[in-house]
Amino acid sequence: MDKIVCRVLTGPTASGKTELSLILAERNGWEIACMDSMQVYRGMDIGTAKPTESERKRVPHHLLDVCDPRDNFSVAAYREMAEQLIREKAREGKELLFVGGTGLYLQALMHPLGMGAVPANEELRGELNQLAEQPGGKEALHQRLAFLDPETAERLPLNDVRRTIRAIEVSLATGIPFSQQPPREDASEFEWRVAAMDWPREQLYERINLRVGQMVHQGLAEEVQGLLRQGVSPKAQSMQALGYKEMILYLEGAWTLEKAIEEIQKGTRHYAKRQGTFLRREKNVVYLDAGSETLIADAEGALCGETGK
RNA sequence: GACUCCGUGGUCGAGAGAUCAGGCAGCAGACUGCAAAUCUGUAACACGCCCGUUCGAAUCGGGCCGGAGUCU
Repeated sequence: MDKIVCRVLTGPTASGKTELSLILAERNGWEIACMDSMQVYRGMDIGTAKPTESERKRVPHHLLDVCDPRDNFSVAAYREMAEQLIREKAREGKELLFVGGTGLYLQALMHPLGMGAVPANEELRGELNQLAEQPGGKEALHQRLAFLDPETAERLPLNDVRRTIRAIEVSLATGIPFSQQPPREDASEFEWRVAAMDWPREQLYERINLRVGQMVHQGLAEEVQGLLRQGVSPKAQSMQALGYKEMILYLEGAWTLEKAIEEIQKGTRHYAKRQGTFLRREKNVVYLDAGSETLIADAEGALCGETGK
């Protein structure tokens, strides 16, 4: 049986993915699936540059607004929902285009996580996080990992509390050191074709700066305030998103609007840089010159072209 | 006009005779169920200009330029 083909359009923030995705989907009769860790939250529209109502009318979109901003979403949940969607659409005879810049989500789709079997243990995390807060706590935490898995302990910096905790969590749950866990699988039961938007760094940074300004004009502050009024905690995972955490500081009076804008721009630039670094690990990605006249044709070539089966 | 203070790499900012604090930006990287998150590494080889003191000055002295302030 032939593998189901899954197409992906990725690239850094503000690279023009949404616009291109709509054109591609319309021309080829595809439906769009969001591959963005923040567009999944309801009510976070302006700050995540979520496709608008009218854009969603042009092409059916999936996996948007699937989580309440008061709850925490996760890669694991994403992968499950995405796989279910892929199968469902395949049955209907529809083809999907995944669009988004969250590299980890792409990785989770293409290489089902080797240790997907170990779910988050919130109590343990809370406990260990508390430990890390105390004076000398990081050292203690690190030692705890060194006891369970010296190899990983040596690899992780003392300050990388998050990964240290995860390594402890997995080692404890499976009884096997984190470093001995099965490696990520390369195989996926689907066939993936990935294209990535590519801009010269300077141009991308300009686009980012511009877009952040636009978001603020469109009412980002009001959007954030509305979410807080609905009872979304400023500490919520959703509120750690770029544009949101900074606006919260502005609304609290800690920052001027100007300062908030600058910080969002800076953070977004950093983020774009990290996206590039992360994507580079993925082989078989076709990079598209985003400023090219022939962008649409290039993208179709990358996504539709014959690929060996 | 007199007096005081200040002038450090893209930027903010320590240093007060001989070895370039640090922050930010920039650049590079990591990443296995929080990822728009989290973490790590790093260049420049700079001290307003001129003259001097000194084995040796960004650091001391003099002059000049520029900025801030006090005074008649």
